[in-house]
Amino acid sequence: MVAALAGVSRSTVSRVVNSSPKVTQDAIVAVTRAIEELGYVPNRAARSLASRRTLTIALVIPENTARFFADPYFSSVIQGIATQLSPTEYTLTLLIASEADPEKTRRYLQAGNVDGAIILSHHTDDLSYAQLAHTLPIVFGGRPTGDEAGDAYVVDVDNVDAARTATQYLIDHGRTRLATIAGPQNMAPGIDRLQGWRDAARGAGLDVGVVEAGDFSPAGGAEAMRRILSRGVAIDGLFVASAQMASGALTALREAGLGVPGDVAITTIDDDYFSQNAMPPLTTVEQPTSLQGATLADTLVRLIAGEHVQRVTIVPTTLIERESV
Amino acid sequence: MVAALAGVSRSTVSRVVNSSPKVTQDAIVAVTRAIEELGYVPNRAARSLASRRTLTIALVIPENTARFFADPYFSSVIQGIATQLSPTEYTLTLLIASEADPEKTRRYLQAGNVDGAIILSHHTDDLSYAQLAHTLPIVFGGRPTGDEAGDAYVVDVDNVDAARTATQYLIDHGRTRLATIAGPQNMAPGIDRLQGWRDAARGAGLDVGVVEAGDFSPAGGAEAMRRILSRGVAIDGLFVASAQMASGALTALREAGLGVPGDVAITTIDDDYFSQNAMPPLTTVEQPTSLQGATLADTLVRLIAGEHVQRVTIVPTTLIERESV
DNA sequence: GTGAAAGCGCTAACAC
DNA sequence: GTGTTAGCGCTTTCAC
Repeated sequence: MVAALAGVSRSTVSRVVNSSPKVTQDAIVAVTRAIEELGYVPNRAARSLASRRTLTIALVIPENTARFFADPYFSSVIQGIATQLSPTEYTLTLLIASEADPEKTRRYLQAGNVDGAIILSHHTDDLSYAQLAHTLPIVFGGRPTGDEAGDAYVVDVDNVDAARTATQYLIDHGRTRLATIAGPQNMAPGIDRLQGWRDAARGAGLDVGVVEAGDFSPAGGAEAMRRILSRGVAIDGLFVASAQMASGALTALREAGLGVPGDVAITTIDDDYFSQNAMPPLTTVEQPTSLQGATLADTLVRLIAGEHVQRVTIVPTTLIERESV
Repeated sequence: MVAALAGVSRSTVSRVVNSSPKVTQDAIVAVTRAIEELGYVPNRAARSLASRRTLTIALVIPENTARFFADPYFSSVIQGIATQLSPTEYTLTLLIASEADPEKTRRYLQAGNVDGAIILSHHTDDLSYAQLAHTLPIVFGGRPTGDEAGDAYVVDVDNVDAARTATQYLIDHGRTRLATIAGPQNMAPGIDRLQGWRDAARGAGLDVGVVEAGDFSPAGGAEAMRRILSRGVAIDGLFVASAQMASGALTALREAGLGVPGDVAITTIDDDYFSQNAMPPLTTVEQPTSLQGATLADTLVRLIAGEHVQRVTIVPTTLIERESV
């Protein structure tokens, strides 16, 4: 094998491969060349078995979340993770956590199949994974709701702030009769964005009574919009907790013969196809999804390496002005 | 360990775990109970090393394709794959194939890190993986273009037929001055869908001269539409090679003051958010993306198991009539 | 700094 | 049908 060609022992080859500091330059060169020549690639399983590391990171997506898979948000976060991991020696394993048998996923993670996990969470019950964090390095994408979440590693956007910014933008542009289409109130982003809307509206002394929740989907947004309209309360400003819902809301407004931004100004969150290609294009608060993915991966890799990393990383959001206000 | 508790040898435990046929019912029961009691989970790396199987399947996404990640198509296919694999013992590993260093991915696959691979392809150069197929079980999602593709395992939709169906629908509804917004002509779906449009139009004795290509994105669709309009040729029927491009085309038509379907009838491909929520909702040919993913996974698993599977599987498409014709 | 030897936890012949 | 015996291909003490 390589050792023979390089004229050293297998141990030395191993040292070179793992870039141990205690190897002569000569040995490094010889081994490197031998590796090159033989096209040698170390066997993962053997390394894993001997070193008791798997060099594998799990990306856990709760099944209910997987249904939201069409959400560009996930695709983009995943892309960020995969890209960040690509130059490292870690491999990404996709795990769709079955709701029917949550233990299966937990066992898999517990069993030492991976060195760490990224949990892309959306729902309250993702908390169940928080306990795992005592056994295994885990980083959450999006704050998990619940009590034990306090000491979890999290990469998130400041949803309260994002919503506040979007709402304030409406207020700053003279809108005074506000409404919001909130997200599901059992998901952190849903809760936080409603909070942000309330903060801004209250801060301006406005009524915060006109609230309807949707499920983050276009259809849910349309339905919520119709419920708001059927209240018979005239509104002139609307904050929608996601661009997908906003696109549905636009449909409902159009049905009702209301113009945007003429009759109702709209701001939302997410800079995706939905906000970019809506009619009119939507003023929105962008969350850097791909960066969030990269940060998740980076945080986890450092965590596994035993480095000290901060528990909560907030990636910055940006207001993008378009034509819906 | 388990063997002791069950009162058998480690071999027997192994046999039970791998559901070998040559074990007594008694032994199975005893071992199963012992496993349960001890919460034993076999170590993947060790199994892998000893059995020379990795129980891992790679999902390879070319980097240029990854940019299209926001495309609901991919999310949905991936979901289908992951869901299909979930109850099996296989694990899915996500590989973003770097364009800068394509060898890296190839080496990874060659090195025996996986038992097989699914290549989600979009581009001509994915062909480079076709050679790998001699070494490793590989299934392509979407026909890879190129010469060597002949003997590859492929799960695809019949894009020619889908386009033909969509175009014929326009013709059957009395449209005679047709145009098409084609996809990129270096991708199989782009090529095939243009072919299908030509087939149908020629079959009806219509002109096939009005063709503009886009990049499958809404923006690309809008630009292509504007180019068509600027030709000054009056059209009354348009087939767009993807719903995303169609949504862009709608924007351009609206700008030009043309009504759909009044002035121009439109059909497209993909039953996704874009076709469902366009104004008006688009008549489209649906490709069963999630099923395609599941079929990809199933095909690969069988291939790895040494079963005989057909080289090309075509998943069925369905015409969905909506309001754009 | 380097080699020798001892496993990592499992599967797979091989005898029984 | 079951136990025994060898490894799978690496990393890692431990001497040197």
